Amino acid sequence: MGEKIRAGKELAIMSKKLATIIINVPTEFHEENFRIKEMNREALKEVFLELEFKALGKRLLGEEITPTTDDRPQATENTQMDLFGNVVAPQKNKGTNKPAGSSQVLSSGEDLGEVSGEVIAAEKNITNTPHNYIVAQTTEQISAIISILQSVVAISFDTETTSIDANNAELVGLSFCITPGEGWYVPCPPEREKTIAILNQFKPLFEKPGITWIGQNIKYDMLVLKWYGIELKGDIFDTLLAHYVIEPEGKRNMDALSAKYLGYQPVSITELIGKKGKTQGTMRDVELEVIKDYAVEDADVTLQLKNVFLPQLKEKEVEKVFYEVENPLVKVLTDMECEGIKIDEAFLKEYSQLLETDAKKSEESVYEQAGLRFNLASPKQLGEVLFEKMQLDPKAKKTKTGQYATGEDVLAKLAKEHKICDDILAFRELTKLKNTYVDALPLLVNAKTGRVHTSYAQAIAVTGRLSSVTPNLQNIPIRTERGREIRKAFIPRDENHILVSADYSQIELRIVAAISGDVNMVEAFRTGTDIHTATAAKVFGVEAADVTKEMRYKAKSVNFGIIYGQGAFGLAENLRIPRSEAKEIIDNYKKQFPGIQKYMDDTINFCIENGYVQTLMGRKRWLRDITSANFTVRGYAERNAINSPIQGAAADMIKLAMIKIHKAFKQYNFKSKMLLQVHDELVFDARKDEVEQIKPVILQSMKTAMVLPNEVPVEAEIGVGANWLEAH
DNA sequence: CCGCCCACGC
DNA sequence: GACGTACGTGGGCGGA
Repeated sequence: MGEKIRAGKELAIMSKKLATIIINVPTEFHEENFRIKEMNREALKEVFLELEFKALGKRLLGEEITPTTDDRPQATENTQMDLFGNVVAPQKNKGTNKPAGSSQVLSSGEDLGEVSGEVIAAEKNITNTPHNYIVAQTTEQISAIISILQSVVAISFDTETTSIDANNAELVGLSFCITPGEGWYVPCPPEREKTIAILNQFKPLFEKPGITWIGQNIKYDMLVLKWYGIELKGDIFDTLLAHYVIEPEGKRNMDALSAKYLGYQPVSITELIGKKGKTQGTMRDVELEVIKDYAVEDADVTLQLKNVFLPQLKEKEVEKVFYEVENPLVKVLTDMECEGIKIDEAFLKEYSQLLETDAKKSEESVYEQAGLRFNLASPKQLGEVLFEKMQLDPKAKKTKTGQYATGEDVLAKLAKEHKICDDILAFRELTKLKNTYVDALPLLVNAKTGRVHTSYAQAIAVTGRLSSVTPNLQNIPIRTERGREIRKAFIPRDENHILVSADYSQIELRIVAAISGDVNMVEAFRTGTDIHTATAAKVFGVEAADVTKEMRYKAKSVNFGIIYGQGAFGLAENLRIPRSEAKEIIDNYKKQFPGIQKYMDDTINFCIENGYVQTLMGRKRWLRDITSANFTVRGYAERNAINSPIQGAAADMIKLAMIKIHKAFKQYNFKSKMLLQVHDELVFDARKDEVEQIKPVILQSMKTAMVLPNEVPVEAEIGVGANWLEAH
């Protein structure tokens, strides 16, 4: 990950979570760097040839990675650790690498230690650890390492680039590692044609089937290569994703993983290019011998991490979700991110002005009613105006920092008596739309493609969902009239294409029905009745035909509350009804759907016994707080225990569908492209002449991706349109 | 620079 | 009486 340099622009827009991935620890350089630097080319070649010989010798001795027909790397890979016995000492894990079932995995405290930085001071680093990192620069040198790499079935691989944004990154170098402690660095010059010439030399290797490419967040490297016309055709093993399924809540940046699992502190990227921020330099300017150590070390660490994670995948019983879901999804996401989606910039520009005008009107109206001007965008100032100067509510609540709470729910309650609140809410909505979407999206249009390329984070959300950044295309407005308009700006690539959107219908509730087996809920889905109406009929004791809008609305709210583990208080707040009425509704619900209550009890008990909950695909979430004596802490864990298998199973299902669709599109040679995933929805840029062919493929793939227990049917709907709003 | 408040999605 | 709905990303403010 270290190669993903922060350029000033990206810095501002990257999420805080991703920012933590770039944390680095200072280190020193070993004198060996300088020894190699002094060497002339001939001497270098000698070293290189010697290494080649050793590697080949190793291969001839049969100690290398064993070829396999299974796409899962074999355990024998782990046996190659000490080819250079004196070179590569066995790794110590400082007791952090414990097997499944140890109480350690249940502890979240260890990770807090890492965040605060006082970690696990890894005692090993490049200065005290023997290594053999070699630069391969000439055509002959590159040929030689390629012939070595051609002979193995697993290669740890990393790219160095000029940007953290793969879609704008220039390749600076490639590193390869097949044995812990040694590897090669291939520098790539700034001239694109020269780099392409180098890549062309590697092309047969990259396209060779049967190789497993090991990488840490290899989607990034695959994307970079894709922009140079190179596609990895073999299998992949992403250590980031391995760790994600082994420990979904853990920190995953390479330095943290290396310290924790290898007891080794990698070379700091800040030593190379400075602290993140405006003054940060680029990898392009780092001296060859320096970048070489950093780069090969990354590939080296990645290889060693793979050797640690491989047995853990088995021990923790997360192989299925890793090999069948996360790992194969990488190529799908790479293609989607590379594709991007076109936006109508002229439309947004015009809409921005309209929003600005309307926001101004609301703002002026607020100042007039308040009798003074202030910064309406400041919740602090607003709270003081509303609750001190204007005295709108003597019982005004404060936030934990002592400010007045001025959130949507607070203002909505006051809006009946105080018109000013409506104006404030309007101002908030309009400025939100303008600042977060309408004005921000055009800034992220890629200069080369004229499209916006979101980046999907595959190892962030603890439940197994994807997240989307720069831009986040998973939270484009739809709820309000003026918000919805923004979806009109997402358009097909040209007049020969049209947008297609397919989404699962009530997928999380279907999963609740399926895994709880509640007969009434299962029955509702089997007969295909509207689930909220069916729920209302049961809860309010009427015939389905007699369910009113009001009843359905309330039932819908209850259904959502069930998924999130909501109580009477929350439901009452949500529906703005007395708590007694909310309690009555929930009691009735539990009576009518006894299987749901049982599911919740069983799930919590399972979690108490095993320390984790899991999805149908075996995706796990460890919740040590489930036995906490603290009511609040335990309650939080219990809600997560109930929600995670539901949200996680839905995430598993759509990921499987994406893999299936991606494969089918390739098989049928469709030119249409999958572009976006929004948790239960997939968006496609469809060639008009393919629309009728792809529709059944998409729907069928989504419906059959994961069979639900208890014969609960899975339904999906599909729409077509000139923009995202029309297609949805 | 970072925590907080707020608001958008599923 | 406290506590109170899962998972995310991101803009602007304001204090350090």
